[in-house]
Amino acid sequence: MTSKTSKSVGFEQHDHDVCLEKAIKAAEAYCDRFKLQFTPLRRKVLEILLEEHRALGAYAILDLLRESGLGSQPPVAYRALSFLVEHGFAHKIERLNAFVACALPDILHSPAFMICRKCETVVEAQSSSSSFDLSGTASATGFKIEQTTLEAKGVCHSCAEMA
Amino acid sequence: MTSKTSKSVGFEQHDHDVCLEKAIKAAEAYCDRFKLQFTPLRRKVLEILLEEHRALGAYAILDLLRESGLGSQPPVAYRALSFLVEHGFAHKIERLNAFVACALPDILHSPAFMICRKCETVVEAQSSSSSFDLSGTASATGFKIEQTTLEAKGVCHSCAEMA
DNA sequence: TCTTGTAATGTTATAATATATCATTCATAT
DNA sequence: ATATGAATGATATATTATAACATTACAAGA
Repeated sequence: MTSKTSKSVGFEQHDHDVCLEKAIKAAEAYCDRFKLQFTPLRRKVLEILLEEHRALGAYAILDLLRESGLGSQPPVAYRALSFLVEHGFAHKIERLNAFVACALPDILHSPAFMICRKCETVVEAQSSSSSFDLSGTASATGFKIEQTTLEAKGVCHSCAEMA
Repeated sequence: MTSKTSKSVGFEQHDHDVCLEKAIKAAEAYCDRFKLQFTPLRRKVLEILLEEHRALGAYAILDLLRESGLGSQPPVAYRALSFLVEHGFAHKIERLNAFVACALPDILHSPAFMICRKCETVVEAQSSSSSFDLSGTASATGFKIEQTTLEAKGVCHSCAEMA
């Protein structure tokens, strides 16, 4: 590894600068393509989320926004977050009432998460929507799934080892 | 059908009195077996949840509790709910910050839900925990899943037909 | 029976999360 | 340049949830 900064994500180290920059570039390109406004505020919120690889509450994000002089009232954070979530740059973790940057920005996916209750790390996993066929109940009853939430709480490998 | 009252659950009619009574009896028996206190308050909250086959917020439940003269402050409702959730008599729907009675009280299960965004009906489906193997990510990384949240938002058959 | 420990409930206050509303600014396209 | 809609600023408030401490109920042992 030749990174300046490296953080553990899940259990692996990675070049965080590269990871952050790549995600920002991807978002930029996507917004360009679909004529969305990737404003300084929205960019900053995404950067904040990318900086940590864990879920941040809206008010924690708001505090960080304040520090950088970009907005200070709840709606500012919530609007930016809902933009990011709507376009797949971030996800909401319902169990935590918190938000994470998308870890799979290139791939069309329904997100799925593993949340370590010890270190609070949130790891995004790929999930096919078919993995959520609910034992056939959905198709059997004619329910039309539009969006799924899959969140697993547990203990990650490194936390398990410590104990 | 020979029921006095019948409500639609998902898309099917069912004998609601029987269903309610059966669930209460099951909870009673379970509490008996494990020396848990199925107090009037807890019973009432479970009855409230069983009465509706949809998710109720804690404050909606609290209003109904108040009407029946059993407690009137938030902690009262939240405590009863956390007891019911802890022992599997009810579940929390994270996406809605709301609670539903368990529809599969006899079966050990990780709950999964289909939530109609039009009629707000919540249908519980059986889900094997293996359906949440997250494309192998969990096992690959050594993450130990303890609890899963599976919630699908969409449109139920009857609401889809109306449109 | 007493008393003592524990669980449940009552009560007050407040924390944490989220949105409605209206004013203002900014970007863009004609 | 100017009209239009999108984004942000700002104030207020709604909604969801818990902390902390007091009181009551109840079962088990002295």
